[in-house]
Amino acid sequence: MELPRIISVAVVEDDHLAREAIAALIEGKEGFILGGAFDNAEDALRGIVDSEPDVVLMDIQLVGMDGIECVRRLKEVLPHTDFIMLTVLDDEESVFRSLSAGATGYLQKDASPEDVLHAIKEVHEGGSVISPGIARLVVGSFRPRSEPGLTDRENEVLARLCDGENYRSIAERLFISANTVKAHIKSIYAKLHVNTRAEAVKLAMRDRLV
Amino acid sequence: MELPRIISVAVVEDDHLAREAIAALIEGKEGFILGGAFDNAEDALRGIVDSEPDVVLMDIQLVGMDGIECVRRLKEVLPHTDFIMLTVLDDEESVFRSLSAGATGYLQKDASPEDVLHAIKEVHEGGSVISPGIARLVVGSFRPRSEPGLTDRENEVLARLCDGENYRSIAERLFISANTVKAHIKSIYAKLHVNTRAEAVKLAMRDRLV
DNA sequence: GATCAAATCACCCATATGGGTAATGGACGG
DNA sequence: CCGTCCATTACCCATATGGGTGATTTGATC
Repeated sequence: MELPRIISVAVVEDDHLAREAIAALIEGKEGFILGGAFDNAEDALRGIVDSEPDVVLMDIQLVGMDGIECVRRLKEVLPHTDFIMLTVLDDEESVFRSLSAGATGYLQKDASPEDVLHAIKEVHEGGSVISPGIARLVVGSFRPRSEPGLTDRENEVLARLCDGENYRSIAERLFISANTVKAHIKSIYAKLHVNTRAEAVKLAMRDRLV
Repeated sequence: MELPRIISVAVVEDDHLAREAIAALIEGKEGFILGGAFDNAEDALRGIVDSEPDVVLMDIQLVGMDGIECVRRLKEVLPHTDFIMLTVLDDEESVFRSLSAGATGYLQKDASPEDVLHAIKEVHEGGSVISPGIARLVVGSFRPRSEPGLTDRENEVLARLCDGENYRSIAERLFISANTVKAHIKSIYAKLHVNTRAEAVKLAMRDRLV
C-alpha cells in the first residue's frame, strides 16, 4: 500500500548556483516539494526544525558550522528526518563522521539530477544510497585489517579478554591453568605490540579480530 | 584513460533457472563475458581459482559450503577479484558476514538485470554497490548506540583508558591526581555497568563512545 | 631423526587495579 | 538558601596484572 506521498525536501548549500539548481530540480518534479533552502548551517538549524522536511540535502563545506555538525544537531531533534550528504569530499574522515552524525545517504557532487531524486526517494522509503566510490570505503571498513598471526588458542583467549574475564575465569573456561592463560596473553601482547589488556581489546575491536 | 575492457564474470547460484538467466544476461551483453557458472561452492572454489574472473556473482544459500565462506576463501587467493553477493537474504548477520568475508557488493534478488550489470561495472571500476535496504543496515551500524550519560571529564578519561594508559599517565595528561582519575573510572564503570578496563574499552569501541 | 612451533605449566616480583569510604569546593536550579 | 551534581583528592586493602625466565610435551615439517 504505497500511496504516492509528496516528499518535502530541504537544501543546505552555500554555493548560490548549486543551491538554486537543486531547488529548481526539486520544485520542478512531481511528487517533491521544496521545504526550504539555506546557505549556512545556522539558518538551517532554525529553519529545518520548524519546517520538518522529510529529507534534507546537506553540503559539508559551509562557512561557520560544517554540514556534518549541522546534521548531528538536527538528527537529535528530528530523528525521523533523513539526511543525504551532497558533497565533493570523499575522504574517510568526512564519510565516517557523516554517517555517525546520522546521515543515511552520501552522494558525490558528480551525481546526476536523476541520481539525486532517486536517492531522495529511496531514503524516504527506508533505504540508503551511497555513491559507489564512497560505498567502497564503507564496505572496506568491515574487512579485517592485517592478520597478526594469532594462533587458534590465542584467539580464544583474546575473545575472553574482550569480555573482561580475568586469568582464573579464562583458565576455568578453557580447562587450563591460569599460568597457561598468562603465557598465551603474553604471546598475544607480543604479536599485537601492546602491553595492557585495554590496548589488546581496543585493537581486537578495531580490527575485528573477534 | 578508460579503455573499455571486457569484464569476465563468474556466477555461483544453485538454482538452475536463476543461474541460466544470469549467465544469459552476461553473455548477451557487449563488454561482458561469462567466466564460469557453478551450482555449488566446492566446484566454484576450483573453477574460479583457475579462470580468475574479474567479478563473481555469488548466492549465499548453497547446499554444502555457503556463499560467504566461499567468498572468504576465494578472496584469500584472488584479492583483486571483486565479489557481489546476489541473494534474498537481508538479515544483519548475512550482510556483515559477507562484507567481512570480502564482498564489495550486495544485491537483493529483486534487482533488475540492468541493476546487476551496472553493479558489475561499478565494482570493476573500484566502486561498491549495495541495495538501498541493505545499505541502511550498513550505515546504521555507524550510529552511536545509546548515550550512557558520561560527563565530559569521564569521556576524556574513557578515551585515555582505550589507549591503554594507566592511572598515573592519565593523571599527568589531565593535570589531576591519580586518585581523581580513579574516582572518574569508578564512576564510568558504574554508568557502563562494567568493572574492568577491558569491558569498558569493549563497550566504548562497540558503541563508538570514543 | 632432528627441528620447530604451539600449548602447557611453574615461580618470583613490582606495580596496577578495583572496591570501599569519606571529604571539600564550585556551579546550577528551584 | 538548600539540594544536587560534578570535579577533585585522600587512604586502606586484597587481588589482578605484566614482565622475566625456564621447562615439558606433542605434533607437524623436513
